[in-house]
Amino acid sequence: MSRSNPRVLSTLERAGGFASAQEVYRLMQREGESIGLTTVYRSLQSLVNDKIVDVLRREDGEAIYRLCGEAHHHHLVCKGCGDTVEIEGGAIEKWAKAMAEEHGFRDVGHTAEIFGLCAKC
Amino acid sequence: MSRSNPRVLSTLERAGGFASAQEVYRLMQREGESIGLTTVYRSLQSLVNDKIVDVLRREDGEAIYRLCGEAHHHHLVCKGCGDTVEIEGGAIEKWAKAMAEEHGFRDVGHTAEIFGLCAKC
DNA sequence: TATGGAAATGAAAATCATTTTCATTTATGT
DNA sequence: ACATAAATGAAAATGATTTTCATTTCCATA
Repeated sequence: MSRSNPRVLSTLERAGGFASAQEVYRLMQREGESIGLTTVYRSLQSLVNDKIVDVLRREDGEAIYRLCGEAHHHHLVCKGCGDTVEIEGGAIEKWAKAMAEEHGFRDVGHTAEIFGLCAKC
Repeated sequence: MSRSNPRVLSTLERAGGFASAQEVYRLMQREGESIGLTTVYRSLQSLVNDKIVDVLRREDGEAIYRLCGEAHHHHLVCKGCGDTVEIEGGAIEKWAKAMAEEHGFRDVGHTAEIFGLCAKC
């Protein structure tokens, strides 16, 4: 088992607390940090295990890592132009919590994304 | 541009209206149908374009295709054992619709999944 | 009924994210 | 200094998906 390379976490933070493994890697390269892609993946996974970040999926299937504790929000994504609006989801939080309780689940997280065509498209 | 091979749609229906491209392919093979993986992918994409099916992502990033019009439901997934409970999400439907309207989006769909540890794990 | 072009097909190669392997380097305790 | 464990990263393996391209099937029309 390996522990997370601290530079990975710091880069993820600098990236706005939201990025894919490849993006973190590219970012570190651009900034002149010497690190291997493998280490980036391993560190991110380790951060996930430690519940310091969690994982979502882009529409194209790429995994994106998000700092836990970041203001939790959801996305409204345009299928046409890809524009993304951050929206707030109090209703979802309540729903998730209620459903989890009802079925005896604990330690729950959730994802919720809305997609459609924006006004311009 | 290519049109959907009707056997693909019929197989997706038979699969319970919910399967990945690879699964549809394997299923057709098992049933003795002669078809190429490429055609399965193309047909599913074409069905997506025609809004006859839509796409979600498994936790591992694999795309799964769902017949539109299937009773729309959400999932509560255990991170430990993978057990999945189908749950209903009236609250989400309303939320999605409200958010879409507020931002001028039309033709919207959504995904929402809850994940945690089930009582057994 | 031929026939020419468009659409459909599928095998094989290409792509891309992610994981695994494995040899090397770095840390740490004794 | 030594031994052992942990961390690292290059390269290969994996697996889903897409692209390429040559071939086959359809279909409308001469």
